[in-house]
Amino acid sequence: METIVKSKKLARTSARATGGSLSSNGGNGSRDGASRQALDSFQLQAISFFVHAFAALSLPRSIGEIYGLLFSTEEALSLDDIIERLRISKGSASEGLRWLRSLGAVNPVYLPGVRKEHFTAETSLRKLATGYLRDRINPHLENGPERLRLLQESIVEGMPQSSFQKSRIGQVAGWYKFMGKILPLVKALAGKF
Amino acid sequence: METIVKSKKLARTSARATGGSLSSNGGNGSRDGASRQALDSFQLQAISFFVHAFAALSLPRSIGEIYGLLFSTEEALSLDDIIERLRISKGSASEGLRWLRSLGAVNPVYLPGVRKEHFTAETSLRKLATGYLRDRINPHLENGPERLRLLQESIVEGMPQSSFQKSRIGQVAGWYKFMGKILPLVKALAGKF
DNA sequence: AGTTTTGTTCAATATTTCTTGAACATTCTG
DNA sequence: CAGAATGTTCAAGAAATATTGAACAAAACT
Repeated sequence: METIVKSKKLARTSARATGGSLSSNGGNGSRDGASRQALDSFQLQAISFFVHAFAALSLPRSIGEIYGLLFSTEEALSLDDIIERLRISKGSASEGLRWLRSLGAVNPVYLPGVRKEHFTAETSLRKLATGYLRDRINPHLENGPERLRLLQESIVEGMPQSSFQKSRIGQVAGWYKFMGKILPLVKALAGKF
Repeated sequence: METIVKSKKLARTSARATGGSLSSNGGNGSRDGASRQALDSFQLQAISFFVHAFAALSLPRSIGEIYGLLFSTEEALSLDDIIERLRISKGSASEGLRWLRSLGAVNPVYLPGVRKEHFTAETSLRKLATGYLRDRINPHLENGPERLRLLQESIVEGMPQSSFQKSRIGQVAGWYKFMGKILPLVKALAGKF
């Protein structure tokens, strides 16, 4: 791992700004036709910030990169703008953008006479929190009752351990109640920021 | 040697209960010497439940399995008990248990005259929530101020976009404030369940 | 002391997840 | 309508993550 590995891997790695290095693309000057639209230092720093933050939620790097870019850019950007600035593939950009859109973390912007769809970052904490909870937490809570029922039905009455098992069911039921209380609270508080 | 390795892999795969099938191990009857200690239906269901729940947090299956087993078993279990019942490797069991212990999701139980360490599941929502937040959320929040500073310092004064950039910094600062408010609230509410 | 029991670590391997790139579908424009 | 522009999908490859198994360390017994 420490020693120099395969040249291919090295090239790719160096292009993706390993860890917190954030080299301001000194290497690939204007010779390379694709390297117009360099990112400024604020954008680089913001992208690093969001890649890190999204990683805390086990979300892919590309999603953090896209959100970070939009967050740090005043103008709305198109799919091609994103591809060009982040040097990621069309596929990644399209799927990442789809994910962010479904969450509501990204807003389409109407630009008269422009065909490409353009986006800006949504920064309202309420919207971000609501979207995240809706897409990533609620789905798991929704089949809670069903799962609880399966657990209950798996208890064989009359066994010595069935009383213990029932107390466990009670615990799980309590956890669901907790979730039912805390989520609205989170949303409400998020609305104040 | 090749053949042995292959059959081993096959056995492993079939033992891991693909998807939600949860076959009550009808196939491997008592012929197979290693299959004493079969899991009862409540345990199977509970393990499935926690594997699913932990997966929602992008945590490895083995951790969900271990917690699910302990949660559904009244007696304290040793490392070897876990290995035997879940048919996972010593390495997985040891590391999974270490993770659960560091979170406080598992309690060591003292048994006089018994050398092996034994564990039961911690089910107090307050302890579980506190441990999870401490181990997985706080570390990210702690270098928040540092990250915010880096972001601020990356702004070049006098550029046309610097005013926009400052407003973005304000947003991020607000998010951190939100986290500072909501986490104690979560802990407090968790204490009531 | 030596031996056995218990648990940890880590290199190798297996598995899962992400990314790419090219084919495809769709919508716009002339 | 044909061609161009735009965006989506998905198979193949690359990277990241989890699991195994065996070697190792530590502690407890005799």
